[in-house]
Amino acid sequence: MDLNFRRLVDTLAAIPANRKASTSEIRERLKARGHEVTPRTLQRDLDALAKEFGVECDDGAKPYGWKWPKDIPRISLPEMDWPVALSFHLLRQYLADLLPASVLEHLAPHFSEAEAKLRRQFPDIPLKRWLQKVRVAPPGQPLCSPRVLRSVRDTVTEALLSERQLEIRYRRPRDTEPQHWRIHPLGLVQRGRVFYLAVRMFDYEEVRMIVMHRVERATMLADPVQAPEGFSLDRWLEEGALGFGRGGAMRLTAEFHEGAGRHLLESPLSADQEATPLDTDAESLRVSATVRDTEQLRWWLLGFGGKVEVIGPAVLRRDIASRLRAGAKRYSKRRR
DNA sequence: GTCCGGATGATATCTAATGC
DNA sequence: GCATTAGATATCATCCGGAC
Repeated sequence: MDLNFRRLVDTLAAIPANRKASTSEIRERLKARGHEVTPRTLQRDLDALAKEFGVECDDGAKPYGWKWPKDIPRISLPEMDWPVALSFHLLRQYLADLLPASVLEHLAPHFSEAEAKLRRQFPDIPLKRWLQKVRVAPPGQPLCSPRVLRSVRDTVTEALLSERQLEIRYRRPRDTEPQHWRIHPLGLVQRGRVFYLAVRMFDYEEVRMIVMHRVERATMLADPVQAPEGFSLDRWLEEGALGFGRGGAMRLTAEFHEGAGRHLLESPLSADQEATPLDTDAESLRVSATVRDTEQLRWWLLGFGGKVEVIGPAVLRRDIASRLRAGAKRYSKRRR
């Protein structure tokens, strides 16, 4: 390969995408790649490349700063292929909210390149039609996403990434005045449309959960996060954190009627689930499984209305029965 | 072999930042 | 405010490869 051509390609690669680099810095980078050029030659190369590829030069101050424009599609050699373009598209569509702002900024040229690739007219690429064939549907009633301030999301994700404490202004639904807390962010969890943050408040040991959209302002502090000894986000969730934390394991026994429990034969409640058809009715099923005693479990059971009867434990049976009676009582009142 | 055009390096000069 | 320094730019000579 022509050495000059090789040098020009390496010069393009040496220009950063997300910050400015001086001529001497680019020259050092080229030296590391085996190209010894004089400053003058590099200046000429950069001028030529800027005209051809739109590389930006900040000549407002010296040394001049060279960088790729923010919105220019990234040039990949070899060109980004279809599976990679599709993966970047899906990553942006479904996981962008879980990534720190700095990572998203870094990935922006890849996203642009992927979108440009997918926009191009190649009707015979079956993989391109994949986008019309896959969707992620919410399991329950679709709800609108609560608004999380962009500045809050960026600060929180950056603090999680760099493991630094945060000072936040937090407004609970019943509060008239916002709370001011210093928190140790430990993990970010998306459940449905809502983002939850696992945190230690001030210097308390207990890990609590706060809701991102109730954070009105977040400031990153210099102090490092101090996680509780041996904290694991996975274990914390397994212990029932997102089920709003009542916690302990129990043996649930319930009868599902009118086919309501049929899906449990394919998606069991637990590995030790037992399901037996009832003699009285072919559409009814008695299910027994070890589950966590959480508010989430109660919501799920109540969602079946009268199609489920909790047999045990007795305390859960009483609780569900009481809630259903209260609901029925409301319905029995005549509305004007 | 000669000519031509493009690339390169050396050098001078200009400009802006910095230190005293 | 002046001297110094670093970096950008202009100019010119040289080199090299391709065309004839």
